[in-house]
Amino acid sequence: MKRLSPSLEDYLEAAYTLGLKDGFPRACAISRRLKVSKPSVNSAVKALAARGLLEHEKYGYIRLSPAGLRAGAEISGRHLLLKDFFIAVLGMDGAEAERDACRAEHALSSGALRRLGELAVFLKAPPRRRLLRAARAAMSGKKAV
Amino acid sequence: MKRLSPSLEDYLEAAYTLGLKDGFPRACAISRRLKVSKPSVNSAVKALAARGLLEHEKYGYIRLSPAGLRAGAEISGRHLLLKDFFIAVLGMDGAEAERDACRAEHALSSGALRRLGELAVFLKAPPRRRLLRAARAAMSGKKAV
DNA sequence: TAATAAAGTTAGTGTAGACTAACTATAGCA
DNA sequence: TGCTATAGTTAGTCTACACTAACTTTATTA
Repeated sequence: MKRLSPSLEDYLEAAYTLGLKDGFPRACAISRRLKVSKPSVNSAVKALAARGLLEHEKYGYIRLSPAGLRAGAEISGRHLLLKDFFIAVLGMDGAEAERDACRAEHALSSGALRRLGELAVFLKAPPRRRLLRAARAAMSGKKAV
Repeated sequence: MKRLSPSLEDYLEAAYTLGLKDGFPRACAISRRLKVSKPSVNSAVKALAARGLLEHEKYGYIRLSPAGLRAGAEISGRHLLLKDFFIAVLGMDGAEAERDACRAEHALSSGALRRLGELAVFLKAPPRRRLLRAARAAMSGKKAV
């Protein structure tokens, strides 16, 4: 499967998160959320359908396929991880964090994201436990991020 | 001044860093560094010249303007900051860090980058000083990142 | 059930940014 | 001084991804 463009990732992510809320994502809801025109949604949906990430009957439902659900969850997860990092670790405000997460979610490798998540967990842990964990990591020879 | 696209930022950054090394950046050096064709460089250079970021006489020199130097230094700084963060804080290897920095440098706000840099400084400081600094920050009422 | 509002589609346009092919200019050297 | 390699340019093409205008379908409701 060829890598999705940032733009298609945005559409798929929107479809996924809207689907979680309302059962089935509507094209016009995606249009409103991403602030793009309906024809833009239409062609993006076609492109996603062509890759087997969703099904789309004319004038009808948009339904994410299993692969689409997986990919959507993955992208949405990246977004949430980054937003949490920006707020909880960097102390950014919600709107700023949201904006940066939207853009950075397409730019970072999975390795960087994983490490970022681990760093957030480490820094958010209460001092005692943090120390304990670092000590244990040191003992086991694992690098304590 | 309208915001540069990621693509134009890449060209300007390349021109800036090549200029640091060789005096004046050559178009074909940019072409090699970014692995794009010469015509791509040519049109990007025109676009940057149109914004007053560099001067470009036909078949001749590319010379960054003061504004171009400033912008180039800023972009290059973002890149270095991110790469350092990825290596020194996240423990990524050089090549991976380089790749991620290339892409993330266009995505993060200046606020996020500043905080990321401060976090790196904080985490890299030796424990004693780190503690001291946190304590002082606490005493002065400033948030200790 | 017919009118209307909302949703979705089609067709056509524009811009950014990449490419190749083919040309022109400049520089280095025999 | 002229040949050749390298650098730079022009013209034309392609893809992605936005848009508007105008149309069709579906849903709502008087």
